[in-house]
Amino acid sequence: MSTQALTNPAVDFSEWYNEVVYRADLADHSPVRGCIIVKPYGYELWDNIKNALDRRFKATGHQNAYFPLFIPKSYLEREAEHVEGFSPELAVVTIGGGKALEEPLVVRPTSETIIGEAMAKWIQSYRDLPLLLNQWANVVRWEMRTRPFLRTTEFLWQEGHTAHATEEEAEAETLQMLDVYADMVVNDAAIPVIRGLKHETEKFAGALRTYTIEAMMGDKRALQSGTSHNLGQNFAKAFNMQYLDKNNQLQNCWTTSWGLSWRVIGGIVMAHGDEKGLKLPPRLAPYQAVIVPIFRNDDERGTVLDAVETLKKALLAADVRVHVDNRDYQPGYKFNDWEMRGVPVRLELGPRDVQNGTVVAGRRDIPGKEGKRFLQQADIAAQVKLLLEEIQANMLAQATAFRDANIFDVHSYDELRSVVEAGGFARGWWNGSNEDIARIKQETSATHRCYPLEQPGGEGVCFMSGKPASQIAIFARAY
RNA sequence: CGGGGUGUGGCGCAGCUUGGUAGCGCGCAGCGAUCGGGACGCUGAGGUCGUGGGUUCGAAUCCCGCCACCCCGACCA
Repeated sequence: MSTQALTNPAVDFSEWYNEVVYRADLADHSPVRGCIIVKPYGYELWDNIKNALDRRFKATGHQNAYFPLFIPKSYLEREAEHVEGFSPELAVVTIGGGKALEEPLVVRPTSETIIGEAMAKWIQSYRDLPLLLNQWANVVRWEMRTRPFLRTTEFLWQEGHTAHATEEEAEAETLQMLDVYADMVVNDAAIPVIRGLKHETEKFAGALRTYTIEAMMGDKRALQSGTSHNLGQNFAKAFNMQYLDKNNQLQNCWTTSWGLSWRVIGGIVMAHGDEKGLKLPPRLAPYQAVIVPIFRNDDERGTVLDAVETLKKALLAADVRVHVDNRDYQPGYKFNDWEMRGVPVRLELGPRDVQNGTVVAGRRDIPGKEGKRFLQQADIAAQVKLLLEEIQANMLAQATAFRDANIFDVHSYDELRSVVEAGGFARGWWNGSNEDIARIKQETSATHRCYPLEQPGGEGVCFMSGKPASQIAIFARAY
């Protein structure tokens, strides 16, 4: 519940972020280090994200399944790069039922191995391909420093796992799912993203290559918001995922995996939030509209609440997620509270509105009086739906304008330094070494975010090494 | 793991130097008033002072140990 002033994001962004997460009622602290409790309001938001993705997965031919939380330790070890990447952050169960286990069980940090093992059993023939699975699950990664939603020890996500007959199909799948992520994040979360290829030093442990969607937060840092991996035949070979082709030849499968987590909730907070708190995109908001009744006495109370009830029914009938705030607080308190919680549209209905057949609509994306206007009660559903679409579009437009204003082309290391120092994405021709990347990280704390899929074409000069370069890359400080 | 800091009602803190058995703000409950931008008044509930030991007639306060958490340096959806 909100009380008074929120830390100004311009002054202390990370403190502001924490306050918003807790005061907007998304989450609470948990007794377990690095873990959070997701409260109903936050979970509803996750549910909406989940549904937005799930229907896209189904539309692209995927099916959901569920695999065990525990993975035999030896499975992780079958793919060399994979173990190396994940072993520092594993939680391992060594005792079960009071007895030491013969083989320790890893609490899944991701499920390539145990799903790979199963897929190997299920795939015999080219007729069994492609195999397109997805799992909604919790995973555990023992991180050193955690932040609510952005990096927690346990987190919720989905992980897609697919097997294909050819490298081309696997690559097409990897890119298709990247597009699915981009579509959801851009169109539902209203956050613009840059689709890109991860540098080899940043790719998933065990993958051939990793694609990413990178978003810019309100403090101009980057947030990797979803990743899609072409795993090549690495896991297929480690788990004997083989099939007989049409010529009766035994072939290794080509696999992919792709994941998006509740980190996106953190992205929504940080990409849209402001000094009043959370600002939710209408398509994902648990409540798209909240009605605040206003009255001074029992007489007014009766007529106002009648009108409110009518309004609510009309909106529900039009599939608007609406909530009536009947709490015994003053209206002003409620206005601030719902602004903190990011509700896109606030409807205020008082005695004067009952008289006039009107209702005051305030939009979260436009602060203060400017965002308020009168609507007619008679046609409320259509008007609110229109307003929600406007808000959705406006939020994306604002976030896009902000991002584009903070991407800078750099031609030298000095330029990169000053961009990173001032805040923003540095974009430039890149053909540097891994040592160069390490040095940039060391000296500026910026990392190679990706090679954007959209390239200018042609050739340039690497801003770091001075060597000829055929690709531009983006560097930024990231979460 | 190295450095710095903090543990006192749900939250944020004061009290500790100079021991005498706990207080403030917010929140919470009841009543009243109020209600178109967080007003208010009265009454009230709620605390083994992180934990174990020691000193003392007496410890939130002094001493020793431990634990937890936070911030800063080496990993990441």
